[in-house]
Formats: sequence, structure tokens, C-alpha cells
Amino acid sequence: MGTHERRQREIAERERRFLDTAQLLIVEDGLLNLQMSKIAARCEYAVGTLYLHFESKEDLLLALVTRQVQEHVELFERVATWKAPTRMRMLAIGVADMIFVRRNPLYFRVAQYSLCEVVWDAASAARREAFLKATRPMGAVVSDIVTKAIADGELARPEMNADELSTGLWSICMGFQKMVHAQGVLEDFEVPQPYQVMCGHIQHWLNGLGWKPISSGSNPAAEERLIQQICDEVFDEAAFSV
Amino acid sequence: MGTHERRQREIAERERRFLDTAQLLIVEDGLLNLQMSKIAARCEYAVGTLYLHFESKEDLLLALVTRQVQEHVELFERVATWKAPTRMRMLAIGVADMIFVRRNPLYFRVAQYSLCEVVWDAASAARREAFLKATRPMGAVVSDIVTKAIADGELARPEMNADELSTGLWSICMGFQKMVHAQGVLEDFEVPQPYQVMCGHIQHWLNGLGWKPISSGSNPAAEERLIQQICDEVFDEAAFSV
DNA sequence: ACATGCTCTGAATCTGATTCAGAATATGGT
DNA sequence: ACCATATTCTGAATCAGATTCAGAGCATGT
Repeated sequence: MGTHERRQREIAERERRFLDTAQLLIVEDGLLNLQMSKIAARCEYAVGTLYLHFESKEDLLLALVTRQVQEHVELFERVATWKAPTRMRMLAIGVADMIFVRRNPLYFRVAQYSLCEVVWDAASAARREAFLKATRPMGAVVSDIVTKAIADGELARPEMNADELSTGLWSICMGFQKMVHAQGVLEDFEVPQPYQVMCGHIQHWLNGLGWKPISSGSNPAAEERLIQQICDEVFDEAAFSV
Repeated sequence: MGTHERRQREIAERERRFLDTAQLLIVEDGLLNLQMSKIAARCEYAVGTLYLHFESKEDLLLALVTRQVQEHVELFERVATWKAPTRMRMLAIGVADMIFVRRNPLYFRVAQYSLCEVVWDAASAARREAFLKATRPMGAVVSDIVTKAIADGELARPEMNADELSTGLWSICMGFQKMVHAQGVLEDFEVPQPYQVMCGHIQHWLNGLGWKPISSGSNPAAEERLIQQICDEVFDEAAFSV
């Protein structure tokens, strides 16, 4: 009875197509103009069929975000398994974040909206749970690096516990992303290479914590080489192509 | 001809009342259930009247956020005029942020939503401009502190310019707030006193930059006293009442 | 008291998400 | 191959709620 399996696959494929199309339509017309009927029409299905997959428009959006988060998690997991000093890996988390956002220019727009109370509450409980589940490993990756750093003595006498320390890296990354994306904020500022600046902040914060420094110097050129190295070794990606 | 002035005042008063009521209804029923007709009804006006003030629901929301931002700006401006070493004032910015969010528990929910593409694009251009204008001074406050620190030699040989440096403080504050408010994120982490942790991160970052330290020690108890002092001197507010 | 010009009103309109009765299709037994 | 039954798909009809605007109500000046 492979029939049933084939059916499952077809349905999963259709769901993927719906999400791809939603994404395409957001690129074309903006999130504001996204309409369920247009998604269905573009896929040559009836609206009703779309609703077999997603309980509501909000549900679809959260599904889209969840799918993207999975790519984010994959990048983080590369960092988790990378053989390198903890400090290097902390920096690599910042780089992963930067690469993710660069590869998924839509992510921030859709996530910002979908994780708001309004959309979040309107999505189905199952979808919310799936999102949280997908997200969970990310926190663990950072927490593990910090824990290992303390254990290995690369981060001596911290006043905070590992979770509290993790929030620092999170804040810098998330806050910086948010700032970069905020309408008309960075325009007023003079910040031509945002992500180099973000990595600089991470380094300063790590220095301030007394985290054992990376042997290479700390001038801007050395920083840039470092980031380039991380991009090469961990992500096969050019660093500052933007 | 004071008639005209009185009229103006009455209209401004009505607008305030609409915004107050919107805020109240958000508290009562959540942002998801906010309805224009309910706002009007609760104020004993017709919907049409509400639309004399706000071009659309999105317009009203952005107006609400703008009003709240003004309080945020006031807190920042207290820091700007506070006579204290630059480093103390940097920390005070973090404290201002914390106090603001604590005083305006709604702010984050409404802002997160209203500053999303969907709402932002649907609000009127005038309203968007008003928001940006209201926000502008905040960037300037931080930028000025950093500039002064460089000029006074409290922050020696920075590799970044003042605007780039400012983004660090912004990131930590905004990122941290975002994290605190994210559904189900901090629950997984073990962070009982979030804002003490945030101030800790700011301190570490400042240390890492080589910003001239505050004379008091750097143990947790001293940190807490410091924050208490800022709350007293600048904001007349208890520090960690939460 | 009346003409004129603002303001306010709320029923009517419009948009787009969501539903669900029935059509279309698949399955399984004869 | 044919039919009965179950499953899946459809899209017109429904519904919710934002938005509009023709006309009622009110103020002002003569």
C-alpha cells in the first residue's frame, strides 16, 4: 500500500508549493498585499484547498517563518560542530546570523510581522508549537558554547551563568538586525558596513567579559580576515559581498 | 476670536481620548481584537468622527506608538542633560530603556506590530513622518554622549566612529527588550533578573571598548547600587521593583 | 427667523478571509 | 467493467470589520 505514502508526499509537495508561492507573492507585491486567494490562484488550486493546509492566513505566515528558521538553525548547527576555540565560535554565531539574514532578505520582514501578538495569537496552537520547537536548538547552541568556555577556562570567573551570558550575544545580534532593518534609522547614521560593525561589537563584548582572545591581532584588517576565515571554513560563503 | 482656539483644543482633547481608549481596549481585549467601531462607541462618537482624526486603523496605531515614543524621548533627554561622566550616562541610557518599557508595558506589543511593514506601509505618510521626527532625538542623545567621550579622552583610540559606536548600545538595548518579550524564549533560559543582566552586558561592552571605568567596584552588588543611583538621580524611580 | 457653511453621523459599501454543500475523483468489492 | 462509498477538491456564498459619504444636525452671521 505505497499509495498512502505517495499521497503524503504529494500533499507535502503541494504545501511546499503554497509556501513558495506565498514567498514569491510577498516579494512581488509586499506583505501588505498578500492574499489567500492569490496564492491559491497562482498555484492553480481553489482557496478551499489552501485552507486544507493552513487554518488561516496567519497560520500560513507562521509556517513560512518556521520553514525559514530551519535554515537559520542549520547554520547555527554548523557552528556547533565546528572544531574551533569557543571564542571563535561565538563570533561565528554572529557571522551565521549575518549570512542567514543576507540569504533570506524576506525573513526579517515576515518574522517581525508574524511573531507579533496579532499574528501569533491568530495562528493555530500546533503551528506555534512547531515554531517554538524549530527555534529551540538555537538557544542550546549558544548556551553550549558558553558552558564549554567556562569549563575550559577560556572564560574565567564569570559573574553570570551560561544562560545569562548567552543573552548578550543574542541581544547584540537581534538588536543589530532590528536596527539595520528599521525604516529610516540607519539612514540617519553613518554606518557603511553594518555587519563588520556588529562583529566589532561582539568582539568588544567578549573582550569585556575577559573571554580569552583570539591570537590574531585586533586591528580592523585582522578582524576582516577573521570573518572571512569563518565564512570560508564554516559556511563556504564570501564574507562581505554586500 | 478665541472660538477657534477652543475648537482646536477640543479636537486635540478628543484625539487624546480616542488614543487613550484604543490603549485601554488593547489592554482589555488584546491588539488582535481592536476594532475601530469599538473605539468610537466607547468614546460615544460615530465611527466617521474617528476617521476625521485617523485615516485608517494603522494610522491610529502609529499615532499611539508615536505618543508613547515621546515619553521614551523624555527619559533619554533627562540622561542627556544629566551632569555625570559619559560612561555613567551610557549606562543610564540602558536604565532609561528599562524604565520606559516597565512603565509602558503595552509599548513593545504595539510598536512591534505597528512598525512592521504591513502597518507602517498602510499608515499615512504624515503619520510616518511624525513618528520618525519624534524618534530622531533619541539617536542624537546617544551619539552626543559617545562624541563627548571621545573628545574628553574617556574613550581612547576607538576604531569606530561615534555613530558606529552608538549602534552597540542600541543593539544591546533593543535586542534585549526583544528577547524579554519574545514568546517562550526566556522561559527556556534561566534569567531571573533580566534588566540587571542587560546592564551587565552594557558594562562589559563598555569595558571591552576601553571606556574609562566608573570608580566604584565591578562586583554585582556595586552594579546594583550604581543602577539604583541612576534611578534615583535621573528618574526618581525605584530600580528593580519588578 | 433664515441662509450658509461647518461637523458629525451611522447605514451602506467594499474588501478579502473563511466556510461548506455539493461536484469530482479515487477506492474497493462484485 | 460497473457501482457504492469514501475521500478530496471546489468556488460561490457568507461573514467580519474597515472605510465612506449623503444627509442630518448645529453654529454663526445677518
